[in-house]
Amino acid sequence: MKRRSTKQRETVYMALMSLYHPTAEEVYEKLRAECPSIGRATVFRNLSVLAEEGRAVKLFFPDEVARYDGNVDGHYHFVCRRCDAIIDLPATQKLPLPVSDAFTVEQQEINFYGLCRECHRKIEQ
Amino acid sequence: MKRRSTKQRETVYMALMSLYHPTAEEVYEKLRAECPSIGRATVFRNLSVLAEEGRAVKLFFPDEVARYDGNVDGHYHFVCRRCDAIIDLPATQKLPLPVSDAFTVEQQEINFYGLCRECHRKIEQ
DNA sequence: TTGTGTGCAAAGCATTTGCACGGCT
DNA sequence: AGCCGTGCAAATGCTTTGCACACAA
Repeated sequence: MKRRSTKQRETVYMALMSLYHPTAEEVYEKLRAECPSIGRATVFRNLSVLAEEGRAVKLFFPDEVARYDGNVDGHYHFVCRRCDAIIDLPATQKLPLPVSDAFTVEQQEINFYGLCRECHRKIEQ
Repeated sequence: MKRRSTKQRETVYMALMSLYHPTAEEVYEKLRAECPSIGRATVFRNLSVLAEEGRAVKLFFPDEVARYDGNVDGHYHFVCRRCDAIIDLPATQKLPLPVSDAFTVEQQEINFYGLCRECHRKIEQ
């Protein structure tokens, strides 16, 4: 099955790049402004295609909603356990990929969890 | 709100410890054998409590179902992108926790993605 | 006794799917 | 012309919630 290039897919990509770890719903909301006829399912489908093509990364964090990252360069994420805020961190170090008979590693993901400043302050009180 | 210790909670914990990264549903299925009257919601609620208490870790991977890990010692995970198999890896290295004004880090999580041997073989063909 | 925990069923929500139509190629 | 992509709405499936009753403290 060869893949066609469509206006919708590129529009989804543009919206993704202009947002910070958006959910599919957030991408959809943004697009409705410029392309009111777009369907929610199209956004889900295209984000999925972009991830498959390596143009986006699908993120899974505790807020139970899939998020997408248009920045595919390896970098870390910090996630606040209270408000679910996500902050990009530069990758200061790359771990050696584990080698094993049981699997072949292609990517690594490093996340840090804790409290963002705002939530830290709120909990202190 | 003080928390009570209940038979169900400890039973959920025992089941969690005897399974490998189970979903809430898998814990529930296992429990029905020894405690038929337990409710699905009780399992979800107690897994959530266990995670909150630090007796379990909630995992989020691409198969879109929350999984729980009774092994709370820091270790890495390998996840197969094709069949979603999860394999524990010993933590060979701990990264220095990033320090910033914007947040306080409490935990780190390191995941590797790729293909397990089985899926690697299937894709070759 | 008091209020948290439980069981059940219904509700909630993010995501996927079926289908007919539209539009690349 | 052939067929992939889209839009819409319905379906799916995991998880949460409301409520009355059970039970730990």
